[in-house]
Amino acid sequence: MSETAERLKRNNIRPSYARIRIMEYLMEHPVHPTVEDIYQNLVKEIPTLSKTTVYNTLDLFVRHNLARVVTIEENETRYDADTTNHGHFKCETCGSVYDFTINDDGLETKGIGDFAVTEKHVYFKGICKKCLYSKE
Amino acid sequence: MSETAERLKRNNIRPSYARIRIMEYLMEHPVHPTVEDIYQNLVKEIPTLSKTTVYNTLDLFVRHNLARVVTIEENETRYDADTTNHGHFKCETCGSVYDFTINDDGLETKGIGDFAVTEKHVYFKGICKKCLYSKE
DNA sequence: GTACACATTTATAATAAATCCAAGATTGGA
DNA sequence: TCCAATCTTGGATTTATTATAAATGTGTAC
Ligand SMILES: [Mn+2]
Ligand SMILES: [Mn+2]
Ligand SMILES: [Zn+2]
Ligand SMILES: [Zn+2]
Repeated sequence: MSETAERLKRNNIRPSYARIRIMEYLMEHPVHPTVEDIYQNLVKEIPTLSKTTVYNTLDLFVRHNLARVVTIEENETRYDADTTNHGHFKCETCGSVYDFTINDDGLETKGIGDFAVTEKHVYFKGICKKCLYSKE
Repeated sequence: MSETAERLKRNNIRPSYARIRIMEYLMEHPVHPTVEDIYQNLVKEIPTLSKTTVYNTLDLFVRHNLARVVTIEENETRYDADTTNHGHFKCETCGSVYDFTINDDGLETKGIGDFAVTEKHVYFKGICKKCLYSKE
C-alpha cells in the first residue's frame, strides 16, 4: 500500500483510488491548484473522474486537516496540502501564488482579545521578483 | 450637497443618487456587507435599483480606493468602506465579521524579500466573545 | 429653455463556479 | 458470498458575476 494510502487510512479516510490520486496531485503540485486544475489534470488518467468527486474529496481532506482552503481572489478557491501556518503572496502580473513563512509572534492584534482564534490567514498581493525584473 | 456627494466629487466620481446611497450604506453599516445585502436593503428605497449597478458602483469605489474587497469565505465577496490597514475576524458560529487593528511591524516574512507588496490582508477565524459566552 | 454628447442605470442574457441529487458501483466485514 | 454502508458519477440546479445593448439622466453650449 502506498505511502499516501497509509496516511489516508491513519486519518480515517478510506483510501480510494480517486482520493489517493487527488492527495498525491496536491502534494506534487504545491502551487495551490483550483478544483478545475486538479480535475483537468487528473481526468487525463482517470477518465471517469467527476468534478463532484474532486469537490467532495477536497472537502473531506479539509475536514480532516489534510488540506487547507486558500482564499485570495474572489471566485478562485485554491487548495493547499501544506496545513502549517504560512502566508501567501499572489503576483498580480503572472498570477502565481507563492508561500512565505510568517512569524506572527510580533503581530499585535487589538480588538479581539477574548475571541477564540482557530485559523490565521495572511496573504499579500503585489508583483513577484520574476515579474519585476522582466519588466520593461 | 451632501458630505458624501462632496467626497465622491473630490475623487472624480460623479455623485449620482445610487452612488451616494451605496457609499452611505457602506459607511453606515460597517459589517462588511455583500452585494446581495446592499442590494436587498437599498432596493426598498430605490425600487428601480439593479444589482448590476451595485456591482459596478462597488467596483468603481474599489478602483478609486474608497472601498476594499474583503475576501474571507469563498463565494462571499464583502465590501468595506474602511480602507485603512486592519484585520478581520470571522466568527464561525454567528457569521459576523469583526475588525481588529493590527500592527504588522513585528510580522516577519521570509521568502518574499524582493517582492513588491501592494496589499496586505489578514483574517482570522474562530468564535467571537458573544458566542463563546452564550454557549451551554 | 432646448439640443446634444456623454455618463449612468437598467433589463436581460451569457458565463462560470459550486452544490445538489438520485442512481449505480465499490468496499469491508459478517 | 452477501449485505449494508460508503463512494463515485453524470446531470441538473443554484448562485455569483460579467457582458451587452437599450433606456434614461445630466451638464453644458447655444
Ligand atoms: Mn501554501
Ligand atoms: Mn473592516
Ligand atoms: Zn509574477
Ligand atoms: Zn459569534
